[in-house]
Amino acid sequence: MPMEKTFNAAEAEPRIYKMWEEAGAFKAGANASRDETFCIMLPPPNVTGHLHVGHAFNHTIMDMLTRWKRMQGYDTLWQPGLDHAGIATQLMVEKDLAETQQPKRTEMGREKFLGKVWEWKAAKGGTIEQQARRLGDSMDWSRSAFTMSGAESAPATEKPGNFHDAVLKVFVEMYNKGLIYRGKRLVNWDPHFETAISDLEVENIEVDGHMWHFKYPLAGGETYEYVEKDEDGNVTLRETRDYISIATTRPETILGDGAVAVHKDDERYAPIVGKLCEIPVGPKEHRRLIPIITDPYPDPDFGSGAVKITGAHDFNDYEVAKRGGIPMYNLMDTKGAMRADGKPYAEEAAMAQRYADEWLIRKGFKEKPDGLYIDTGEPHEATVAAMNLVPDEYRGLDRFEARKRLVADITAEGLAVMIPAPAPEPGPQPGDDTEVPDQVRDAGHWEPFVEAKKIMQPFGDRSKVVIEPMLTDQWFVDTAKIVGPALDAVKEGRTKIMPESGEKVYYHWLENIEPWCISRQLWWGHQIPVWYGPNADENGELEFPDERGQFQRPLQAFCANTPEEAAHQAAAFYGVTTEDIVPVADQNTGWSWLAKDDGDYPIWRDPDVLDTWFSSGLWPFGTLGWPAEDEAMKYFPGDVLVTGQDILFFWVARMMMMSEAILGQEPFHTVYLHQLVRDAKGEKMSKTKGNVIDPLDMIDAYGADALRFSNAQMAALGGVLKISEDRIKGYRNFGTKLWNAFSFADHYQIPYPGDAARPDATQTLNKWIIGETGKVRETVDAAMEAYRFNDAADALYAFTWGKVCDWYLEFSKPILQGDDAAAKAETEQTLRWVLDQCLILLHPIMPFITEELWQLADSRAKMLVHAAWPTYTAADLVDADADREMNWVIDLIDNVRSARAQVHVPAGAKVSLLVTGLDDKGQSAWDNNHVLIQRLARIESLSHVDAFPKGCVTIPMAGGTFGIPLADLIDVKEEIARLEKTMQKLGKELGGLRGRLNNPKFVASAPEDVVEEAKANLALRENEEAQLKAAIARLAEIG
RNA sequence: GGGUGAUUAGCUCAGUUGGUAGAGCGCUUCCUUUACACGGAAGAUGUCGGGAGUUCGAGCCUCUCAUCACCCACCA
Repeated sequence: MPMEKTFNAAEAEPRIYKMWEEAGAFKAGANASRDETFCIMLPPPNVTGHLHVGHAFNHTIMDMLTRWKRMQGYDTLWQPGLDHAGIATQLMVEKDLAETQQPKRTEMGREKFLGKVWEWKAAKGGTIEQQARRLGDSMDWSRSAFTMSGAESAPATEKPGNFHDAVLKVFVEMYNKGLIYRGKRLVNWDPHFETAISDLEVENIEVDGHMWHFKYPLAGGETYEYVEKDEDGNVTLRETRDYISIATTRPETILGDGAVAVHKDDERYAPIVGKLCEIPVGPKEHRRLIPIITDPYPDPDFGSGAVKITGAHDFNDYEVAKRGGIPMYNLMDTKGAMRADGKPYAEEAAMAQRYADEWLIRKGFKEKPDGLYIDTGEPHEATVAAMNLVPDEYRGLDRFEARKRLVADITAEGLAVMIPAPAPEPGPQPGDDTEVPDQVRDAGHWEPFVEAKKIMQPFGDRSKVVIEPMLTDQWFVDTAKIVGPALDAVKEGRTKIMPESGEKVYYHWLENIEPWCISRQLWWGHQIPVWYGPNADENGELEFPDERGQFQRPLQAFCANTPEEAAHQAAAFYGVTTEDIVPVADQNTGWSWLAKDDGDYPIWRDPDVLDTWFSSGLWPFGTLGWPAEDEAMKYFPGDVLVTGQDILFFWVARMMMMSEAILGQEPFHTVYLHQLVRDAKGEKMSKTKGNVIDPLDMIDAYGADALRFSNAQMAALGGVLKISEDRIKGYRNFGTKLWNAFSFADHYQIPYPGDAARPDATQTLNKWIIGETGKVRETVDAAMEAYRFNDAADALYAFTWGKVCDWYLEFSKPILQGDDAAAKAETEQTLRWVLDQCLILLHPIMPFITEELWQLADSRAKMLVHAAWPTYTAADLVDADADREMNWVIDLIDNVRSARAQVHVPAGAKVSLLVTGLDDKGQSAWDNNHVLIQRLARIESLSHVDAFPKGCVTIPMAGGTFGIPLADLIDVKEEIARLEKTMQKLGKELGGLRGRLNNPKFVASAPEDVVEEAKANLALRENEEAQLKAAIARLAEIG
């Protein structure tokens, strides 16, 4: 049955994939013939995810490696799975609820909502796993893992798994070792998702902002001499001020100011350090007074040199506040609106001022009042945090709206710093038109000092809203304690990051690592395995919450793998039996239990869940059954991690830290980092730009193999990845070329698979191609081992197309059509063998078309996916004589073709060929291969002559000069021009070679083989030159 | 502000211890020759971003300048 004209990818790929999958071809250990394992962990895509070009690239690399190792007989595992992706998934389900008119998340409650998420996951999640099959990914799907498997909320219909166990066990272990702690700290808060996020999830983007300058009046109307000096100490400004000037980009935070800080060496403010100033906003009668303190943080050269300190809403201020014990007032709710809870402003402000006054007195900012004075003591930080210092008129406003109102109100009150307004749009001015006209200044055109300014603003990487620093209780991994081994693993070379530049980036981040905030105020995720209970004092008396529901003493935490265990711990702590420990749904119901005081001890679970990356960090062993005893743990540590550079910190560094901390081993020996996949112009793909390339469209149009080959080909280490449809198309054509090579064999009715063994070739032609195959196998393996996939792809392309198809198949025609049965048989066998090698070597890159061609054979012992990868070397297979001879033949054909084309000999016309001075080697090369040469160069006959006749095209070759007599057909001038052009090129080369060899220093200092090579080269070129010169001289005679 | 990478043919990019530049696409000309027009044959195209240095020799090493990209960073 004749072959189809081309490979029908659309029809064949699903069929072939199904065959592989049904045969269990990708299962862990399939085709293993040795004990060594090879394991790659797929970076788990979001359960909500769809396949994009980045995945397609990534997967191609991993699949190439896995298929390659599997064919080599390794015990391979490519471990697939999905990430539960806390924020993204929760968001998607919430959207879905809204679209389908279902109750909101908060309305249905936690348990029911989680049920919805699981339902959603079962119905719509994991699309990407189906899409990945279209790429040909050879993952062991039966092992597909999920980072939320085994969670309490998981329905029975879910595939079983124990990833949740791993997460809890790790948390508990790290908690017990003191590597995880809880604390009230300033964290990045996402007002859209209403959760804390980690530093890494924040993108700092430069936006157009403003800096406002306001006056903070000194308490009691005090004044001071404000003096500015230039560098030389000359006074440039001297005035009496009753205020201190403050610059801010975030006026709404003024409400939470706890102090104003200046540098201790800033002479301008020396007179007022230690004095109090007034917050310039809010009801006049309740303006809080805050101290002017010194701190190293303010830069005297920036702004006014004085900084307002809002400890609860700015990371710098937070540090200053911590240093100075300055109260931090929380101003916003979880949505980023000004708080509307608590008591009326008057009461709150009064209370804050009372605490503040005591603090001021304690610190010596204020005189102790006469008479009896009782210090009520430091308020608990929770009490401070609970106070709402937002004046009533701003309560409930969005932070940006509040900003506008505050600016307007402060300005209206005359507390904005004023500057002369710039000139109105220049009407015609006499003289200088850049100067602000005096009459404008004099007329009192002043305006508030607001600088338009580029500011770096933090945005949530998913929500795209402005991140608010917020003072909240969160869980942290004490990364400083576990970072050491992860650093050492790379420094000591146990894990290698490729490209190497990644290592520097890795060091820099890890060496400056911040605590990792791992709690998220979400529902979809691993709920933190910590239960709280009221703390007891020395007498075992339980503490009651205060009127605001705050506990003055830290809560008692019980960290355990199960609620039972937690209850057990609690019982031991309170000195009661576990029956007395009563789990309650939340803290609020806990209070009521407390209030009853009936001998029960309530404990309630932390409602927060863990950062998704906390669980992803356990991926290298959580997928292998850990913490259960599982045979699959033999695949740990894995081998290579292939992932995008962008998640080096998010994921790679965390896996390194967690694997080292929990198992004491690095999770892989190599990290292959790649860049973002961009469009052909190098731009990021985005829906708004409309330049998104969907890999599935590419597969539909050109087949998965073409896309994969394109991916492999652009995988230069560290390179920019630009995907281009033209390229993919080109590799589809390459597939067709390969297809047609088999069609060729089919055409000549060569038995398939025939004798698959490599023949012991006698024909030069066959020896040569066998040697070339040996070379390419070595090149491909070396490239693969070095992760230079582009080199592997290029080598195979050049071999298959440039050597096998362009030359070998052409050369084989005369033999295949000839009468020499022995030569024919040998050539048939060689051809089959070589084509088989092409399939084997190309399989990791182009699995579908190669498997299809492989199985066109009548019978195969194994599928190609399990065929044995060859180990022959160039040294084994290259026959130097055959190599030289065939290259000479190719050279001659090339030269004749070139000469013919240039003097316009019709392509179809056969010409006779002359030769002079042919040496023995040349003669035997001709004798052995004249049939091929005559056929491919369209030559009628060869005649030996002493001298070329007039009008002859000259072809200089090693070992003889060939010529094509064209008598009158030849345009002498044109031929001279052609030869001279060749001479010119040759002249350049000769110049270089002679220059080097004539330089005694070169001969003295260059390595011997380089010198030898240059000499040999020179001799060859000189010979060629002589031939050309003679030819030109001959032509000149007739010309 | 710190860091990393890039700059090579019209385009997109390779170029692994320094030995005198390559691929694909595109372009030009010819060819419907019995595997293949998703093809064959031939061809054109580069002072390797600028400058300096080291070296017998530099696309590659050093310095410097320029442009671009990305990452990190708290300047109110």
